[in-house]
Amino acid sequence: MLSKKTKYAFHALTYLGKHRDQKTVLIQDISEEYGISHKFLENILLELKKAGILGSKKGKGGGYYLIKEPKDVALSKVIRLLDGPIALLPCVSLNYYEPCIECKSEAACGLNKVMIQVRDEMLKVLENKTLADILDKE
Amino acid sequence: MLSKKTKYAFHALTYLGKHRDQKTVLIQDISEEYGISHKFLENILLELKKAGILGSKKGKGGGYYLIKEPKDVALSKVIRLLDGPIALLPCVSLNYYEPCIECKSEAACGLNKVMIQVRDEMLKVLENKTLADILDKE
DNA sequence: TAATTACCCCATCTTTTTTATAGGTTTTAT
DNA sequence: ATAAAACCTATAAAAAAGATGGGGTAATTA
Repeated sequence: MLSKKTKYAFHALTYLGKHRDQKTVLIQDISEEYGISHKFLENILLELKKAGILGSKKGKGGGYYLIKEPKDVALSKVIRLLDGPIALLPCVSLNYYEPCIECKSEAACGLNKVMIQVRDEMLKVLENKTLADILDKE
Repeated sequence: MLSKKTKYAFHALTYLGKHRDQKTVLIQDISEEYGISHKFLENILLELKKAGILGSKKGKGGGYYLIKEPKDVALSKVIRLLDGPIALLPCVSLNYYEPCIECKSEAACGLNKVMIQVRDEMLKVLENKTLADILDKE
């Protein structure tokens, strides 16, 4: 399951996507809209900024804004950023690979093979669906 | 990611599948093979038994054995049993549904729609692949 | 200059989940 | 009768997630 952090990130991105007409959006506006702690959300937005998805402006009239087109923000990117691996096993993760400790040989592991398939099916959706798809349906 | 519990369950099932020629297999044999704590594994095997996947026999000469054909043990069943929901959000879980607290309307939630797709793609694999597929590749 | 707002680093605290252990009970073969 | 092995329940320990709070600094607008 996705962590709250990731879910909050999606909420924030959706909110920012909906308010692209205004220059900036305050952290507080988003945190109030969804009942998320201001401080908790601050960290999430900061991570999204560092990842190049959001921009920000300090001072009065400042706030956050989408720096990318919604269609260019793949859901997989957001999940990996906040939650880490999408795969169900570390040994089949593309971005966070780690061998399974108790596994003698990956090549001879039947579970490994199936989980690669699951990963690929998940990625078919998560790599191709974007923030734009979410906004479309709201 | 799958919990260790689930991963251990798959290891145990694989082991039992490989040793179907013998009447029973000791917990200890499996725990030693994969370096899993005996007691921890005990609970896992018990759950698999209660779910009707394994059978057991007490006393000397006792142990566990597969009660189902490997081809009849869907991977989804094992995951749900030990780990709970397969879906990435509670609001799209078929077996463990819960509404999202901060969500005003599920019908108007764009994330919900996409996560239904992800769930269905995952299930396409996990419902159709079975222990037999794992055993094939080992 | 004053007010606003993001940025940053930290520390801590609670809650939940996961992982692991302990100790005793029941069944069964020999 | 004894030993072997599963069965059962409870609890502890560890890790992760979620949340809060302080104390600022830096940039920007008015």
